[in-house]
Amino acid sequence: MSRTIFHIDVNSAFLSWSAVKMVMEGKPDIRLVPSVVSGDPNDRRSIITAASIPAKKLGVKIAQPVSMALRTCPDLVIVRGDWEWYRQCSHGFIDICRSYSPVLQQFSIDECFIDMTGRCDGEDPVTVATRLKDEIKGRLGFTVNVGIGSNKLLAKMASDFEKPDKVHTLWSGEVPEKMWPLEVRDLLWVGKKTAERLTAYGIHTIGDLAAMPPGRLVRLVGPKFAAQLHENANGRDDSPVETEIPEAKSCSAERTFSEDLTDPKDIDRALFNVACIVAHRIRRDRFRASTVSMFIKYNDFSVAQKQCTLDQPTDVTAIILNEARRMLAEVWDGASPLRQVGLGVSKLTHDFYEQMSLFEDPRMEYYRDWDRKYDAEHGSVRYFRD
DNA sequence: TCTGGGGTCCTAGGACCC
DNA sequence: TCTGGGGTCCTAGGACCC
Repeated sequence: MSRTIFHIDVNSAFLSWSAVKMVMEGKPDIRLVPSVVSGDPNDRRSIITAASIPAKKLGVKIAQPVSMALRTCPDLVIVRGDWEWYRQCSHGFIDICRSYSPVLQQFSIDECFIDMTGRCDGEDPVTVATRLKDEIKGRLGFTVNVGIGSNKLLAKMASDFEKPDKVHTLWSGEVPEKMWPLEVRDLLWVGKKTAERLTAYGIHTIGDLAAMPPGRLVRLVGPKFAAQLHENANGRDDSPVETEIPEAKSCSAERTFSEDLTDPKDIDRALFNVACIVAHRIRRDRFRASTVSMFIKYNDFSVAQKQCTLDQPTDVTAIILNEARRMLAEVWDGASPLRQVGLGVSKLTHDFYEQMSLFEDPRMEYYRDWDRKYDAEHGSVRYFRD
């Protein structure tokens, strides 16, 4: 049974969305000039989050340090991200997509798949996709690319063809002509490391990969990934458009310092801050966690991490923080400069069955009270997957 | 130039149990 | 005394995505 899947991808999402707001305020359209969205441009560790097409043409790259981008492009217009506005733009765009098909899977804040099988009413899917793209542009003021394919993989690959404001198809029959000539790095799930490994083995294009017997790939990338790469390079993907939003499996927060830190007091303060954030988020989402992990990044970018399993799931900041402190003491020598500290929780459950222990820490009531006050002060910050 | 923040999944090795 | 497998859980590390 052949399917018709659309993948809708907002062009330079954060930059476009900031541009829409600025245009509404009577400011110039930053999409037309070299511009970027980034963190604090005065922080030397800020990186580029989104770039306009003119900026990209000058060599500005996503995830590049701002200082580096300024060197290649001194007139770069830099704007700060506005997350609340981005959330509104995302909702607006998802709602329009959903009106074309309720079988919608949000892939990220600025991307979704819709299953259009049997929903084009005899029209050419390209006509329908063009109408969808133009409706988003007309009503919301920003452009999208729509990729059309026989499955999610092909639709996603198609939306990445020429940008912006375009509709492309990549049907199964078009794979040899449109996908096989592309570099292997362009295939979804082939990142930098895998691409290096494959090219070292003489596999340069997606076509090369498609022709490679999967057995020969196992040694390079392991059995599971080998099978998947072989299927994907041949344009096959039977994964459905998932309408259910999956439950979170982990929650983490990390802080990169503007200067590397060595003072244990500073590190502990950072650990305290991320513990408060993580614990607050899981309480907000009614989770408890059974595993706590702590990670640090040294100034040479090497990382160390440690995790532990708790006797009982918890959402108490003090318990999470104490485990993290204990693990920090085990991995950090207390003197090496650190660039980042992070904390995560996983093995999340909604299990609120209270295991009453005769040995419950008498300080627990105090901890819970502290958390309630923290939550009241910090409100319920909503995030994108809400 | 000097590299953010937040996720998911997979693999490998060791412990432990039957 | 020495020998086997299989299954599950845990930890560490690495890859990918936006």
